[in-house]
Formats: sequence, C-alpha cells, structure tokens
Amino acid sequence: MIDTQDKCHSSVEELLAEKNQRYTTHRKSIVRVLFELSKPASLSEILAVASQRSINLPISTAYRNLAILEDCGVVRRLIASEDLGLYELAEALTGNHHHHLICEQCGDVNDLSSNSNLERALSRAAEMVMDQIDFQVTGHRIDLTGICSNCNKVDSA
Amino acid sequence: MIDTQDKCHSSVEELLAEKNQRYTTHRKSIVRVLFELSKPASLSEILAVASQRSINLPISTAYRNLAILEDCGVVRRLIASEDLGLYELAEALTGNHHHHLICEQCGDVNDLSSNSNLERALSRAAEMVMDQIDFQVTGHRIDLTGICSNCNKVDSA
DNA sequence: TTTAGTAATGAGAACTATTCTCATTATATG
DNA sequence: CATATAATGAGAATAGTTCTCATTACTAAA
Repeated sequence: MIDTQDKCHSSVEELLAEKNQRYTTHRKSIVRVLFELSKPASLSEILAVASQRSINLPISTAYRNLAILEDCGVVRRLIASEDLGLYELAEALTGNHHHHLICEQCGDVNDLSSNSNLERALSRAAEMVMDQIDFQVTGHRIDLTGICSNCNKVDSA
Repeated sequence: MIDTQDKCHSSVEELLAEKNQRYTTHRKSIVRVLFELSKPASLSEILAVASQRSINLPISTAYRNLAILEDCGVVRRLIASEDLGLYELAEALTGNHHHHLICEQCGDVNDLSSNSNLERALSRAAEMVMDQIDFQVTGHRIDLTGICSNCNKVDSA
C-alpha cells in the first residue's frame, strides 16, 4: 500500500519507463492531483485543482496524458457517471482495493474500502460463474448506489 | 418474474399509465426488442433489430422514448460501457435481479443472474457501510469483468 | 556542445452520442 | 366534430472526448 506521494511518484516513473514514456511535469501534476484528492475526479475537477495551483493544463494535453497514464497502469478510468469520465489512481499502483459509493442524486463518487468478507463472497461468486459459463472473470466492480450525506441534508432542509 | 411478453406489455402499460403516458407503437417496439434480446443493448442495436423488422424508429424518437420509459421504471439505462448508453428492461418490471458480465475487450455486456449467497453477502456489506459512514445505500451494482467467449476464441486463433 | 531524431505540447478542428427545437401529425376527450 | 394535448421526426445544438498538426522540449549520439 503506497502511503506517501514520493513513493507514488517513483512507482509511476517505473511504470511509465516500462513503456518508454517520460514522466513529464504535466503528468506529475495529474498524478499529484489524483493522489491528493484520493477520490475519483472528472477532467474538469482535475483542471480546477491544477488551476488553483497556477498550473495551466490544456484540455487536450490532460486527456492525452490521462489516456497514456491509463495505458501504463497508473490511472483507471471509471465507468460510474452518466456522462463524465472519472479518473483515479489504479489499484495496482496504490494497492488499495476499494469500491465506490455513487450518489444517484448529484452523481458524486467516493471510495469505499473493501473488506475481506465481501471479497471472499465475490471470489466465490466469480468461481461459480466461471464454472457455469464461458466467461473468463478477471476482475469485478461493485458500486453501492444511494444518497450521499450532502444530498440528504439538502433534501431534508 | 415476468416470463411472457404479453405480461410484460401489460405491466408496461400500467407503469406508463401511472404517469399519463401512452403506450404507443414505437414504445411497444422498443420494449419488444429489449424483451427479446434479454441483454443490455445500445441504441444502435435496438434500431438495427427494429430495422430488420421494417420498423422505422427515428433516432430522436428512440432516445426520447427510452428516457420516458426509464422515467416510468420500465427501462434501465446502464453505466457499463465506455462511450455508449446501454438499455435493458428494469428489474422492477421483469423481477429478474441480475448483474453483468462485461467483456473488457469488445465491451459486450451480458446478464448474470444473481444468487442468494452473493446477495446475502452484499446486503451485509451494505449494512456495514451504512453503519460506518454517512451514506444511505439504496442499491448496488456488481459487474464481473473479463474476457467473453468470443474474444477468447479470437485471441487463441 | 551541436545535431538529429523523437516525444510531448497546445490550440483548435473534428467526432459522436445524446438532447433539444419546433413544425407536423396522431390521439383522446368534451 | 372540435379542441386540447401528446407524440413524432428531421435536423440543429450541445458536450465530452479525440484527433491533427505545427511548435517546442528532450534525449542521445557524434
């Protein structure tokens, strides 16, 4: 489990090097933002945080780099929101296996660290599936959907 | 559990009526296609099947009706594909609680009927989550990701 | 340190799924 | 039958994302 940003950056550097990619300033900025947010973020959120730090990150560069980082196993692009790509650091990088809490009202997505009971149940389920059908399971996604604390407050107000 | 298309159509009619919506020919065609495919389908797949039956379903009408059907609880729009909306009949309509097998290679999505072990584990997990954090869980999504039989064949060929 | 050669950048065009607009057509109701 | 409302369909508009291409920044060899 990667716990400091320094360790994170050096791991990223290795992953990029494996694919002959440079760890440029822009790429480092993106990883830094994702590390510090520690929740899935949309492109505009990433740009906003960068902008707060006077980092000018052009849209096309940001998308291109996110795609490259994804290809190198640094970033994962989630499929969780209706019409927005959300990005987070890959589990293979952080070592933090987790799932997501998705608010059905505002679309906000937050991490939910997994627990061993749930994971055991899922592995069993995956095995059952593999036995029964012709599909090679390599991973799973679990999202819990509902109403986040913010939206709950707004509703009752 | 709805097992015949006739039952399905009458349930849909009721659901629409609750919201003062008519069960028009187009809407019936969409429901029919989704019922018969019995797997999540993109708009273009839906249109293709309709077209095979000489049903001319304009894009704008199809989207509009899918949105209305979703609003009435007839259809569910999945978030499972990178850049395509996928539609299926809602579980509340069919009574068939299931999850999805998503092929990471071709993006194809298929149904996976759930089983009680898995569901029990998930409800427990949901309860644990609710206790620990401020998030009101109302549902869950589980996708198993991997390689579908088709892509497996192609790879080994 | 120069010099290629290659990689990354940035601005804006292009693309694509989806939604919107609005005039026309169909349907239901008094 | 008349009128109000709903649904339709063609195409414009929108928005997230990707592509293009000229420019700039690195890197490595001479």
